[in-house]
Parts: sequence; structure tokens; C-alpha cells
Amino acid sequence: MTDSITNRDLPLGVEVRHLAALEAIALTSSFSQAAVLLGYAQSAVSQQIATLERAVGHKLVERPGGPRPVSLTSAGEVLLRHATHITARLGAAKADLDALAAGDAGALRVGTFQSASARLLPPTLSRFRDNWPRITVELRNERRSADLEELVRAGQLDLAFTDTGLFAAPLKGAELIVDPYVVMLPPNDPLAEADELDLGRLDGVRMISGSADDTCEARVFSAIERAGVRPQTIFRSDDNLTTQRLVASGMGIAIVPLLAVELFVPDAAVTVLPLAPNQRLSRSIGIVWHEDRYHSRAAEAFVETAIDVAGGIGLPHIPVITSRQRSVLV
Amino acid sequence: MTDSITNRDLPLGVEVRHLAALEAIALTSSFSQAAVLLGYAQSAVSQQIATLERAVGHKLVERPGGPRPVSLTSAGEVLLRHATHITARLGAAKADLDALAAGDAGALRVGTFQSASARLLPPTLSRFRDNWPRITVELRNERRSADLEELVRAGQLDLAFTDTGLFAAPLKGAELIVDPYVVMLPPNDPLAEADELDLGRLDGVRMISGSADDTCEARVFSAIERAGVRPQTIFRSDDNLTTQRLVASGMGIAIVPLLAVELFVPDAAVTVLPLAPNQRLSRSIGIVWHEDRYHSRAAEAFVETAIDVAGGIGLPHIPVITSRQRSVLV
DNA sequence: AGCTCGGGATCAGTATCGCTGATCTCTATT
DNA sequence: AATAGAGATCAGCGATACTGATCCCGAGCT
Repeated sequence: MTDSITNRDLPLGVEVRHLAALEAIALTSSFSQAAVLLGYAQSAVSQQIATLERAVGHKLVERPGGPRPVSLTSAGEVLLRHATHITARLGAAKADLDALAAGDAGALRVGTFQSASARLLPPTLSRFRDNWPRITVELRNERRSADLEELVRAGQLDLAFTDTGLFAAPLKGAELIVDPYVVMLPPNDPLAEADELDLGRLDGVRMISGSADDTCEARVFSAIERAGVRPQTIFRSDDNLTTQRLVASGMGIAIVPLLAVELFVPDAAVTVLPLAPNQRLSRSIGIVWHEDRYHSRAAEAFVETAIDVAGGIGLPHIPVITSRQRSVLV
Repeated sequence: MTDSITNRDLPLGVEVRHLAALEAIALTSSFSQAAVLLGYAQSAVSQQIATLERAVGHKLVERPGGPRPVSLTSAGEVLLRHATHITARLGAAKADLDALAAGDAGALRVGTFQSASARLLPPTLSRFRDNWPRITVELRNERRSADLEELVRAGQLDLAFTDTGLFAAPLKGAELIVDPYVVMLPPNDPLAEADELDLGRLDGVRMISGSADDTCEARVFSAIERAGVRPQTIFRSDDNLTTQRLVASGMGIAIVPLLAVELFVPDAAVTVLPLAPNQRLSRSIGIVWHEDRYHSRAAEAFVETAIDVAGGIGLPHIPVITSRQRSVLV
């Protein structure tokens, strides 16, 4: 370590409230609005920024004068990036200390994405509630699992489900389940005759895909590419059940993680096939948290419960079952 | 976003200097020593902590009374983790603003690890110096590339070479070169007869390995495991050249990245063989930086130079050359 | 042009805050 | 018991971070 003590004293006089002021200004593009946001008089904010600018030795805010909105200079932008992280971190610290104080009560902020919510979350939640009745679980749904990780990193979430499969610092995590990709077909599709699907047969086939920026979609796309075929995407859908309904109505096929398939929805009956053995594709669903943050006993218990539930879903079963009696529909 | 504005005002009155005080106490286990460290009187620190404790509503420091050293409570530990990151972040902000001000002068803190330093760094450095003479490059060597990434994350380094091959947030990076693993053999070793080495032949063979906690070593180990053999590690060495000398003196063989091999050291002549085609193993060497930090033009240029140099090293060549005239020694 | 208005800077004044230095208290040591 | 070392406490002062009033400036209106 080059030694953080000797160079820590350098940011002489920079204090949290200055950074908060900078953020408020960035947000509102106005000193006076920033002031009301922070509960100060306008002159206070004006002086705070002046002090901050003196402290760091840079002009941070561009004041065009007159009624025009103010903006950050490039130095201001640079500092702002750090400021947001610092205040976020402080918020996280507060949350941690609250959680510590709350003990077995308090809140647990959990992030989920669609297909985790569908199958994994309800049983986890209900079992968790039985054992930790005084914990309020606050759920937050995001479309992309990467966004959830970002929220955990920023301290806005205590736990998040993820399907990226990697727990790089500052994230720690546990793997819950390996979820194989399967093909959803209209029940009477000719491709449904086989016991499995070879991606090579998808040339020109009509497909319902996920959003282009989805990790799932990326995985599927690269697998298809690897197989050297070009199906045609006739529709993109964010929503698993929508996709399934589209498939059920015969519009095309879809390749989705098994957990995303709703087997028992009457009007969305589809046939599910595994992929050919040498083309097997899967995602690993896990749960992550921030290594630096206080991991309450409740959070710990939530993770344990999730692991337990995931084990109970019995991944070994499902693909076997589905591939046998491969047309599963009500 | 749940909105960082509404809950930002919660850490009422917590300021940077309080966190700095907490850190100093954690470091010294003493109020008075913390005070001299920070340049305050002892009473000041005492009051700062008191204020901080009042602000967060937790006892943070355990004062056993008398001459016994103080320690942090669990709440103190929790807060400390955040505090270190916050102050580190502030330091990074300072460094960024300095770099911004310095323009084409100033410092660039670059992290390296052994085998990157050996081959990639010198030409990069010399070319960089030609174009950016006023930039001081501060080098820092770490044994493990993961540690370097940690330093970049903490803002202690502006750039770092890496061999983990992944640029997960908050790190961004560029790939420089793919470095294949090769076998180093004593020149007269019977295994050196072949044009390549099949890991399957390593059962019981004496090996010089790397440290057990090294990523390189982990990769090699798992490849060997996959091949289903059990060589015997007779020695572990951190130092590439030491390893090579040990091999040269006939003590055993070693599997190392090609860039780690010193081809022209007189008293360390070894034979180098590629691995069998289906057992090819490589690492990807890249260079990383922090996505939130100010990426100066100099840093940008350094990356470009490194990419350029890496391209010039001509990875295509070397393995071919070595496998042909496979005994390379002076 | 001149006027007006919105928004930031400035300034005086004050209440607060944060530091120092001296003193007090406590506990382990002798 | 006396001592020494370490933190808490307190008075006091100097710095500072607010408020509120005022000034200043540029854009847009008439």
C-alpha cells in the first residue's frame, strides 16, 4: 500500500455536504432549486460550491449568468462521478447500521428479474416470512440482471438474484441453480416430433426472441450463430408469458431458460424440448450481495432459504421429465 | 431508482473528517495516536467520534478505560468498511482533478505483474515516454493480478495490466494479447523429443509450479487435472526466472505462459514446447482502468501504446517459431 | 431601447461548531 | 498507595456555515 494515510489529508476541507450540493446542482441545473432540495437558502448553496471550488482548486459549475441554467464543467463532472458514489456509499452505511440495530426486524431490499421472480421467488419468500415475520422484504424488479448487480454495487439493494454467473468483487454470491435453455414450440409444430432440438434445423425458422440487450438473448443468439444458421426473428418480447403465448398461438418458436416456461397456463400451452446434447446451453442463477456491506442474519437466512428452495425445485428432474413426456400442456 | 435524494439527507451530519477519524482510530487503536496522525489534539478526535456516534446512533468505539487499547464495535467495523471506501474515493477524485489540471504533465500510476513487466512493459514505457515526456509513470508491482484490479477499484492505480480476462464493472479494459501456455523442459529431457507436449504424459513427472494462490497456477492445475494425471510438484516459485533456472538445471519441468519465458538468458537455457492442440491453454493479458475515473489523455495514450506494442510482439509468430526450432537457448 | 424578471453573487450579521489546552477520571501497573 | 497512560470533559475562542437583504447580470418582452 502506497499508504492511504499520507495522501488522505489531501482533500483538505472537502466535506460531504459540499458533494451533496454538487449533486443537487447537477440534478436541478440551478442553485436555488438545489437549495430547496437540500433545505438551505440559495446563498448557502452558492457559498458551499464556492468553498468546494476553492478546496479542489477547480471551477466546477458553469454559471452562464441571467436566467440560463447552470451546468457542470468537466472538472465538475469528474468530481460528480465520485460524489454520487460517496453519497450512495454513505446511504448504504446508514442502511447497514439500521439493519444492525433492527436485528431481526427491519427491511431487506431484494432485487429480482422476471424469470427468477416467477418460480424461485414465491416459495423463497413464503418460507422466509415464516421464519422472519418481522422483516419487511422490499422487492424491486429490473429487466436486466446486470442492472440489479449495479444496484447492489451502489448499495441500493441488499440482495439480488442474478443470472450472469459471476461474482466479481465487490460482489459476493451463491449459486442457486443451473437453468438449461429449452425450446418452446407450438404443440403441433413439425419440429416437435423429435425428442430434442438441433439448432441446425432452425435456418429460416420464425422465432420469438428477447430484447436485443438481454443477456439471455445474447447467449441464445451466439449459440445459434455458432450453429451456423439464420432463423428469422419475427417478434421481440420482454415478457416471458407473452413470448409463450405467441409461441402457443403458432407464430413461431422460442428458446428460453426452462424456469421461464409456465407449464400450467391454460391458454399458453406449448411443447418444450431440450437442446441437442452437444448444443446444451444454460444459465446459472445465483444470488449476490455486496462484500463490504453488513450482511444481516436476515439476509443470510434469505440466501439460505433461496439455496434450499432452489435445491428443492430439483433441477435434475425437470429436463428429464420434459424431454420424456415432452409435450407438457394443460 | 428509489431516488437517492429523499434518503440522502439521512446521514445527518456525518462528514468526511469523522470518517477519517474513525479510520485513524481503527488503524492505531488509540485516540491520541489517531490525533497526531490527523494533526489534531486528542480532545478533538474524542469529540469527533462522540459526534459521529451521536449522528449514526451507535456506539462505534469500545473504550475499555485505562491504558488498554480501544477497538471498534461491530457497528464501528460496519461503518469503517464504508469509510475506507469513501476516503479512498475522495483520494481518487483528488487524483483525477490533479490529472485533469496537469493536462499533459502529471503522474500516471500503473500496476503490473511479473510477466507483464518483463516483456510488455519496457517497450510500452519507452515509447510512451517519447510521446509524453512530462508524464511521470509510477509503477507498482503486485504478485497477483487480482490485487492490481483491487487497487484500480480503490483508485490507487490509474491503469493496471491484468490477466484475468474479464472487465467487470466498475472496471473497463482492453485486451492486449493472448498468451499461450507452454512447457519449459530441460534441454535434454526425453519429453523434449516431441513437437508438442501431451499433458497425459505428465503422470509422476517432477514439476516446478507457481504459488498455490496464483491464477496462472490455478489454470494450469485444472488443465492437468482435466487430463487425469498427477505430476509431483517438487518446488513452488513465485519468480519466473527462478522457475526457469530450476528447469534449466534439470530439476523438473514447468508449464508457464509464453511471455514468462526468458529466451535469451545464458544460464537458463530451456526447451520450450507448445501444448497438444486439444489441450491448448492460454491467458488473456489486458489493461484495465476504472470506468468512473477521469481517463486522462495520457492514460488513453498509454493504453493505445500498450495495445500497439502488444500487437507488435506478434503473438502469431512466437509459438510457431518455438515449436519449429524448439530448443531455444543461447 | 428600456423594462422586468429570474437567478446567482455578495455581504453583514449571528448562531453554531470545532478546535485547543487544561483538567478530571479511570484502570493497570509498580 | 502511588504512578502513569489514555480517554472524557469543559471552558473558551476562533472559524465557519448558515440566513436574509441586496446587488448584479442577461434574456426576453413591450
